[in-house]
Amino acid sequence: MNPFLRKLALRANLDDGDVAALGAATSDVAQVEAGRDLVSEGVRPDAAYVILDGFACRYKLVPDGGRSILAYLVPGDGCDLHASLLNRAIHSVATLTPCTVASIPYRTIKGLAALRPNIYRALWWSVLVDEAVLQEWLVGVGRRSADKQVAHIICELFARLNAVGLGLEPEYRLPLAQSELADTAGLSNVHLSRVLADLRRAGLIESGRKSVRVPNLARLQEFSGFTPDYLLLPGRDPAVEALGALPQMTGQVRAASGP
Amino acid sequence: MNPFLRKLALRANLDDGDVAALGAATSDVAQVEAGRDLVSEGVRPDAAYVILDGFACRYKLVPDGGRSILAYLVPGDGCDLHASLLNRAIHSVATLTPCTVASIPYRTIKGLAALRPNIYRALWWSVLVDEAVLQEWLVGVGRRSADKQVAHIICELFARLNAVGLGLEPEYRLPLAQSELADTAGLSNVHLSRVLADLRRAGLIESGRKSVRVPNLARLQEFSGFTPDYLLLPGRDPAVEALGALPQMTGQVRAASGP
DNA sequence: CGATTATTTGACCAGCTTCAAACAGTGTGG
DNA sequence: CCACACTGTTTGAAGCTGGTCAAATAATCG
Repeated sequence: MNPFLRKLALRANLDDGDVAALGAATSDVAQVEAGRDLVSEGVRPDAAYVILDGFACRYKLVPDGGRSILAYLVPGDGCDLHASLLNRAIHSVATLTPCTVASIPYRTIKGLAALRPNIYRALWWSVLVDEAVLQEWLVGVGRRSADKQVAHIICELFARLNAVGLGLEPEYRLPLAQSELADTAGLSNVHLSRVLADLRRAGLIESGRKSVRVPNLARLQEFSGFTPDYLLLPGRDPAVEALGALPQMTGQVRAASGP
Repeated sequence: MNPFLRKLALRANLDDGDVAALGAATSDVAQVEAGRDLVSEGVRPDAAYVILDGFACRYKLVPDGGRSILAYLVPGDGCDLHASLLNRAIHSVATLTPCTVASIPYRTIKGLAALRPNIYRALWWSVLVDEAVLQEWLVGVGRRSADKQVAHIICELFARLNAVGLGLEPEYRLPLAQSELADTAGLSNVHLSRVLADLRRAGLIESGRKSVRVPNLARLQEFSGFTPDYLLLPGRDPAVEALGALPQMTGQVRAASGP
């Protein structure tokens, strides 16, 4: 069971047919080296991608040459499965580490969406989560101090990794470079280095070249004020309705896909 | 034809039945005074709302008492039509001016979505636009100077108003207070006042109490580097696929609603 | 008119950026 | 295996941007 399946299973009950269909859809797998664009802003991608292993990010370049990271993609995350509507990517996606990537032709997504209401629901759910994460980042950049914001981002990544059963063992490490965190938090590399030094001094993290380790996640969460509510994770999260009540906007699709 | 219809018509071809159904759905109209919450974070709303006249915003309160504005809602915009999945609002929505608001019970939305594929598609499209706008704001807060960022936000609002045929006549005025722009841009009220003074001195805007006027939109766009690409407006925007190609993820829904 | 809300202005300071240089790992070719 | 280049991180110094505090001004409302 790959991380993509595990992620979708958080949002909807997948039956054997769903699992088989998703397994087939993600069977076209490739290794991609670190630092490669999977999708380039302005270009029409020919397929959607799902990260099965490694880290990637969505980003935009700004006129002065800077980069703004809009989201991290961890194993299980897809890039723009829903954006098949668009003619042209409105942001780029790049690998941050070597990645195992499955590519899924748009027509396969279309087929899954039409025939597999559970999958369909889970995909749209993940769009809502993406939006909630963006909102939280916007709050962070605007209103949190640099150290708390960086800590918050790190906590969020661990919460998301945890949700797909990754990232916690053996040593709570993220393979992120400082320049990546800087482009996420809207800080300069130099200042981000100082912020990490402060967090290190406070014993909240350990960091090295392209690596951030969290010896005590609970302490970092407390420091940053992180709560996982907005990630809409099931079970632990009171915002999420019981799964049985989900089909609201898709009732007719379910009926249509019946025998 | 109300602004909600006009907005949805940007995304999909609405037939007579669609228009009639939307008209009926938005017939429960109320006047709401300025500064009232339509939706409160943490509370389950009992209906979705559509702004027919006036300005509103989505916001979150942060622990230190500050407010972070996450989106502006202009006539035609709905608040969280898609969020009927959630048990509990993850942000609040408040009116900024007196508003005319239609409330739509969730089951009506469900019905429209199931029976009216054109409407369904248009609603999801607007979710993608919301996400694109959030991304652009995140870039702005992180990487744009205060004056350009504020100018960019103003340009965006005019572009969105323009798309539903509003806001340009008679005098290119927005009813925004400085504290609202400050909470959007992540700036203090004091500094925002100085930023507006700079823009005023440069002849790019005129501003008064709860009012920002733009005498020459093209100049402000040039100053801020604004391009409307990310708003995914049809026609003028090469990112948007021909409407006929839209049904991708909803093909089965269309079939289900047929005769 | 007085009370309230919105905006402006000034003074001072903190946080962050920029520039510049040093430093430390990592990989590469001789 | 070492020398060299390269990338990523650290550190210092100087300066700008924007925050905070405080008070003045202006518009709106009752």
